[in-house]
Amino acid sequence: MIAGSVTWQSLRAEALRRIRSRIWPPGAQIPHEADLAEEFGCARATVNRALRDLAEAGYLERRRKGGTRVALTPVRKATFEISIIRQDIEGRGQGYGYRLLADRLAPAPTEVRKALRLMDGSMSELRFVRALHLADDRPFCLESRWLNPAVAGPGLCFDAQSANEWLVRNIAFSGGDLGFYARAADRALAADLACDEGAALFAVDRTTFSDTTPITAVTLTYAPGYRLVTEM
Amino acid sequence: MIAGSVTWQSLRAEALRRIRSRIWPPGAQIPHEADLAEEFGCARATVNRALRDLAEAGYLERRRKGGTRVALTPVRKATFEISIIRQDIEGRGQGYGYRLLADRLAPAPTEVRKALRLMDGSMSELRFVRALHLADDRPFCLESRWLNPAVAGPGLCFDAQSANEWLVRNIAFSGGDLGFYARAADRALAADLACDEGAALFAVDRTTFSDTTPITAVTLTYAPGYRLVTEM
DNA sequence: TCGAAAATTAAGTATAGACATAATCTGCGA
DNA sequence: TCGCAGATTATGTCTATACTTAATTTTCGA
Repeated sequence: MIAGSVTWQSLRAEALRRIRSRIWPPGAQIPHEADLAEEFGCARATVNRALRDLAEAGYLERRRKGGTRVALTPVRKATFEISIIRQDIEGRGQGYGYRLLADRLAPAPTEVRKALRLMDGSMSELRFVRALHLADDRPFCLESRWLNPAVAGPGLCFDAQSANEWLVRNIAFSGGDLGFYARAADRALAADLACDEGAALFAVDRTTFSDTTPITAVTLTYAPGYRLVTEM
Repeated sequence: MIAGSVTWQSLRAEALRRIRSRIWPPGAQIPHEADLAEEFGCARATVNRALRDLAEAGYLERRRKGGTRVALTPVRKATFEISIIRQDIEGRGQGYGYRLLADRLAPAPTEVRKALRLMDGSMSELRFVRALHLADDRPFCLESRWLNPAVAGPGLCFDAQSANEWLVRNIAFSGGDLGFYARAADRALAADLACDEGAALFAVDRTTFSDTTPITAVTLTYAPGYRLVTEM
């Protein structure tokens, strides 16, 4: 039961309590919105708001006509933010530095073309940009990027502003893929990131699209010791 | 303008179009809910639903009385699911195997106690579990875990079912911290994961709580080649 | 001029009622 | 028995209205 006035948050909390305490066990059907509204003495819309929120969070599964049931395996979702690297560094209280290492048109490797869904042979060459982000003058992250030249034409210069920052600020992207992995530093990476050859490095591959237009495929390789952290 | 009946999704789409096309530029204040409701010929609640959704997605910032403004740096959020490792492996179409390597009470290292907020000296010993998850009989992931013995007492046996699976299925956790990083395989890791010493390994640290009760702190270290993938 | 109190404002939430939509279930006919 | 049409049902959504809450702005007194 809920004391006092019923808000959708209090109703959500009570529903979560019933799920956790197994009053509503995994897989079980829970009462209809109308019944719950009556039980708690509130409008159905309020119940709907609470249950919808729990469904979004993965605790419940809802289907029209089928009713609402407790998720069998509560899939916990972790979210983290894709920010501008400069802000990431400055947020740690460190000084930001940036160095452009390469910027040229070149034929992209097959796996990059595949990730960007450019297998039809269009756009034979992509713009390749390599840049280093520094924190307190020490290498922090190496950005290795393939760009759709139709989106970031040759008039655009990445000498002062990184492609990362320009893209986040100016291109509306609608979706993409993300991959996290560990890689060993080869000779070139070790030189750029000022670490030992063979060092274990954290890396992120990211492909972005705006609608169906391929925008960019980037690999961010971080200097040793980097941790990507988030809360659940 | 929106053709036909106005749903909160169509309104959301139109608002997003205005943000992307810079009709509503970054940082700018957008019209009030009441004004938009009038413009689109719908109820304010419908506008609220659409704008609230865009705010949750990071496109807008809303404050009571302050109104709604377009986010200066659209923070993109990626979400991924925390699943049972067995399901992860089976989802790849591989056969799942499991081997318990260690299970004992032991004093936990300081950093583990700190992560679990056990710095007051209570619970001098925690339950330590080490287990290997195999995919098609090859090492896939090493689970190295500290457990609150009050939650997973000695009566509970992890010979057949991994602590990972038992916890996901039986413990309601409310929150925790997550960290991703790369680490080099030391001699012990190399032996367990059947890889070369010094290999770059992807690892995840996870701390979980139920309310304020510490549940577990785990490190999952994956065999070489593992990629954590998700979509945006 | 300064600062606190009061007024104002825009989002947040609750409600009753209505209709839409997708599943599911029922019953009929072949 | 099978399959499809139609009835049923639970969630999804929209509306109009009212009230709440947080924050800003204005006002007014010291």
